[in-house]
Amino acid sequence: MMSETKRQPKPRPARSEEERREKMQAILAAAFEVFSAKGYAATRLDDVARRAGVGKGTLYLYVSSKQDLFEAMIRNSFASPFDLIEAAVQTSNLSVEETLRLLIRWFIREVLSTSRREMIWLIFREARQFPEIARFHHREVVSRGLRLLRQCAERGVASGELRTDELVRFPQLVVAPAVLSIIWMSLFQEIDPLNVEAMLDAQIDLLLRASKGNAP
Amino acid sequence: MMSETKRQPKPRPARSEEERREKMQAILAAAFEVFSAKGYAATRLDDVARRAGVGKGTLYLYVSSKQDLFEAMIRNSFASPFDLIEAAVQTSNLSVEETLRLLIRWFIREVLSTSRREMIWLIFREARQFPEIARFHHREVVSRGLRLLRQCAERGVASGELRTDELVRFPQLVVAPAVLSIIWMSLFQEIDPLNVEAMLDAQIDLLLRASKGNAP
Amino acid sequence: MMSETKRQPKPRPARSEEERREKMQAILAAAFEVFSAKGYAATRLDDVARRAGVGKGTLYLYVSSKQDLFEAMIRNSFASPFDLIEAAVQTSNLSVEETLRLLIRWFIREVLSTSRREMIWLIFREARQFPEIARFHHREVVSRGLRLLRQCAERGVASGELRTDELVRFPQLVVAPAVLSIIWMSLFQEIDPLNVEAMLDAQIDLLLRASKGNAP
Amino acid sequence: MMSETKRQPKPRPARSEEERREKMQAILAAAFEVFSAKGYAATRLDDVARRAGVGKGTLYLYVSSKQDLFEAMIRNSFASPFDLIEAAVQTSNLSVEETLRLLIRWFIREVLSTSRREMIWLIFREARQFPEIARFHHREVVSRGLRLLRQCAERGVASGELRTDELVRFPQLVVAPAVLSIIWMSLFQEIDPLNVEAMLDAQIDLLLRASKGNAP
DNA sequence: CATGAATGAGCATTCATTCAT
DNA sequence: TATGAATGAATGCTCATTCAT
Repeated sequence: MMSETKRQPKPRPARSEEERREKMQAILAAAFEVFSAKGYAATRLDDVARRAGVGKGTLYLYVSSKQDLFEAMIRNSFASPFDLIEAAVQTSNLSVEETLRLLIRWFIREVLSTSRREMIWLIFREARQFPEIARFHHREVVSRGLRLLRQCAERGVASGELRTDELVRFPQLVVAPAVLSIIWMSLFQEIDPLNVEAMLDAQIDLLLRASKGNAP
Repeated sequence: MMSETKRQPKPRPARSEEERREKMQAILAAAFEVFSAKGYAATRLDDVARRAGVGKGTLYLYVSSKQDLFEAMIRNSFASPFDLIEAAVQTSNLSVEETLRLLIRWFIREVLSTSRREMIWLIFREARQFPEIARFHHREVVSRGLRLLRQCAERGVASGELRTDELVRFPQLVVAPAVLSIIWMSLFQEIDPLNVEAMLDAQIDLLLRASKGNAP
Repeated sequence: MMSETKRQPKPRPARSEEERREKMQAILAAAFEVFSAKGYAATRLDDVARRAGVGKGTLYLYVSSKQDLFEAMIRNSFASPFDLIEAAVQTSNLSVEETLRLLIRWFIREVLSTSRREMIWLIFREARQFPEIARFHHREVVSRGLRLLRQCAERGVASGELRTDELVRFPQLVVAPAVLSIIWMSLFQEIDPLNVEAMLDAQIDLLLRASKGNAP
Repeated sequence: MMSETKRQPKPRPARSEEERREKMQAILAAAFEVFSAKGYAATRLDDVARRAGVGKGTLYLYVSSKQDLFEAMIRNSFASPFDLIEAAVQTSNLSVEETLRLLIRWFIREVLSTSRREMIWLIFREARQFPEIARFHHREVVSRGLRLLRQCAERGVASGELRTDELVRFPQLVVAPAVLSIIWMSLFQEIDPLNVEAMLDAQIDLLLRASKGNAP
């Protein structure tokens, strides 16, 4: 009658704060991989647990539900690398051109070539079902990045480096090819390879030539 | 005793080819709405059937599985509107500037303002799980659109209207803001409205000024 | 990647209202048996489904959750047999003694010897976790039964058949041995058999002798 | 450099037999509270451990399983208070009436007003799943109590105080209202308060009047 | 042809039990 | 000795798919 049967667990307790943090990171990393590959709804927590090297029940010692795992995983990423580049750009005396070329290198190195690209793509895909995450991402990433670009463009206009205000009004134009490159790499790169770096360089050439009024 | 039971008009079978096509369209339209709102994995065929006004089993008379329904729905869309603009652009004698401004109007009218925007966004989100669809979309939409733009740019270079070749090498730069606007409208428009039309106009101004070598 | 695999169901649809009712009854009967044997928490819906001869998912076409199944099962029972005896007692001109002896026969025949005994015992056991059910049972069974007995006792006092008012004040005293017999049969009958009928008869003898003031 | 770290007083091991007994009592008391509130199946050992102020693993140093905990908890109770009243009744020269009135006071004071009422109710609820416990309870409580009452009744008959033998044949009739009062207090007291003491007094009045043959 | 009741594999979540610390 | 992190079997519930009507 009793429905509680015998089990034979093989536990590996993580007592210290350090171990706990490490295990949490392992879980979040595994979650990222699976969510990223399958999307939220098609992800099975079984897979996440196995990939993190923990038991299924262990997940629930660190997060309270699948949704919580997803959100924790999202929140766990980003921010820090952004902080660095933000400070670097805002405190330096670089020209607009120097700044944009710097940002492109940073973007390619720190976003496109890393799992952050996957993360952004994951956020884009799931943001509709998780308005909370859409807001979070907009606040922490989108609007922060655009503000940075706008400030940069404003400095360029003030200094006379830029003679038109399109980039002040629509800093989105600067990031549009970067966004496209994220999508391209996630979906089409294998079918139809694109030299993203060359494309981004060409875009900067175009934008600056147009804004600065140089002859081509 | 008179039996007055009227034969209940059972949902009359749609025997004719015409009716069959209509029902298939209703199913695909319903599928689009639900898949679009929830994503593939979270969509329940129950919802699709109800929205299409048919029984759940009926779906299987038209498609063989959920995946098949999804693919049929994708294939069913697109193509036609593209045909028109493609022909218009290729056979006309419009300048590059005129062509781009025409395409922007067309994009805003025929894509951004319609369910096609949702469709593209849906394809983007699910393409990873459906490589077939990624390939189909790339072949029928992406590469077709880029070829169109490249041809246009090549004509511009040949005619001397464009003095640089960035747009020939990377026609993606032309569509990048359009792609960004699709994403923006799907995710951020409510949080942070963006005047897409003005942005796209500003981009054309920039691209042309840079490419044509005009002073700003 | 797609997690929806192939299944091989063997359905037996129940289209008519009649069949539907029958299946609902089968489910409620199976639920009664299992809940009664194991208690609410230890009952597995799997068992209920198997015993009802339906698939696990089928349960959810008839009830919305385990708790709902439990409550539906409770509500489905009782009432009707009570109606009969209630009417019989209230409209007749029986003496108190005749009424009590009638009720004992009825109780033994319709409650103690049937699954209703199990049902009452189940309700007693689970009422604590389901205050709703405790209230329902009190309203529909307990207070109804006590009211009936009190009316009977009042008539007896009015007619002079009863010379004391204990049974008017505490009709519970009449049912107490019946309640005890339900418990006894559920828990101890196998260990220590009790002749319930003789006990109930002896109780009536005692009560009436005491109330009527007859010499023993 | 002076290291001022005081050795954290780890929850000191309870080595002595005394401490061990105390901890066992704490665990059993906690178990009683939770089992009593939720029933066996719905009780989580987590709750028991927390309420007992020990770790979850510690439980298994005192009992071998959930079922064992339950049985130990049951066995731990009862017996002692019964001993007293048993001796008091058997060795005294009280009349039947005096004995019954004494027992009622004792029952109200020592059972109905204490956690023993909950314990009995818990045993009733779970006895079906634990035949062992049903047997134990019957042997230690039920049959002991009934034997006491029967002896008392036999003495009454022998002495001429009682002129009928119903209470000898069915001592259950004496305890039936007490049993009912346990159930009533557990399930209906809040919905429909019952003056248990008055009811039990009324019952004794009835029983004695009927058995002794007094006029009402 | 059309339906929707029935099915059961699949999945998120819980919890008794173990064991490294 | 005591702890509580870890485990994974178990369970409530969902939903793609089938098929009797």
